[in-house]
Amino acid sequence: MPETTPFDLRQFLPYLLNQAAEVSSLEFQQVYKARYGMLRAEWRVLFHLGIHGRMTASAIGRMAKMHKTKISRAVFRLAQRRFLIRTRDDGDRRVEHLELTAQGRAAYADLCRVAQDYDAALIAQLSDREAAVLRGALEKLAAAEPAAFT
Amino acid sequence: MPETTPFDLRQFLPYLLNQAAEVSSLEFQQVYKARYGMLRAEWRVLFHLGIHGRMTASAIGRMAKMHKTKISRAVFRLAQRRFLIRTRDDGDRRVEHLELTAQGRAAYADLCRVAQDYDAALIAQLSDREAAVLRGALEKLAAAEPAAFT
DNA sequence: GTGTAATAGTTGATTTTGTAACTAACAAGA
DNA sequence: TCTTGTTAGTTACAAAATCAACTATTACAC
Repeated sequence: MPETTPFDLRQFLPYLLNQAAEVSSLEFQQVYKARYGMLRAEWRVLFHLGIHGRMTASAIGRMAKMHKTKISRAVFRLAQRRFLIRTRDDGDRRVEHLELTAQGRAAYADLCRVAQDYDAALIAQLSDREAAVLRGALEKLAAAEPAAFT
Repeated sequence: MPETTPFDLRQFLPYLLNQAAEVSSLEFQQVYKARYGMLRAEWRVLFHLGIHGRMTASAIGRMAKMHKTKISRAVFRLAQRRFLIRTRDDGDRRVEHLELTAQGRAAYADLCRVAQDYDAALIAQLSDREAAVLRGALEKLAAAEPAAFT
């Protein structure tokens, strides 16, 4: 059996991803926390509604890969603070449509600007080519079904 | 003022990083949880000790960007289960050196093999060039000081 | 020395998350 | 109509993360 190079955790992809995600999330978190008292889950729900308009909790769950209890609680708090309104579907009374209020849209627009600047600051550390490859690779990894590996 | 392209959260780097990190961590978590009953924080401490040998809790904290209470509790549980031993420094009696036991090293070696396979499975979704650029970019982002952006 | 600040690490209280069980509404076949 | 199964969403309880305050020790200026 050939000598294998010893595996180095510092090259381990989940580890690198976590570190980068941690660093890049933490500072942005300050903003929406300070300005709107939002948690990460709430911010994500807000953004999804901002982007896609009216949608249901489970649709957000599928897109954001968030667990439904997380969403349920985030929606509750966002509704409580009048960032969104919930309306029952007439056809199927299990489902609830979520939509941003004017206040929600204002917060979305505000945070969107900040996010854009922050994104630019992050990207500035990379070359254009690196940034493009990075986004593409992340999209692939995020979209992938959990790989059977063992 | 020129028309700006509307910002798309799906391109937002912290968002993509989180998604990819989430997906890629979750499955691997199954392994160390099932085999050794470890939490993520414990696994990370184990790996750092496996790679670097003897080191202190605060050194791990700096490298892994983990909060010291997280580390404190992880170390406690790892010591409790005989994965590591703690020894007080003679020179500075505040600091404590952490080191894996034989059992700890065995667990490390085992999980390292699994990690390697898992890493390979993730990388298989990307081209060689993509993988290399990805790792480089993630290292830069993880190493970066929080950028002032606003 | 003495006082002040800094560092290593722990602990307790509070928040947040995750797991599992639950209600309610629909769907579809016997 | 009466199961049986599925989906949307919530809730209760347990597990974990976070924050602030704490002890113990060292460093350093005076």
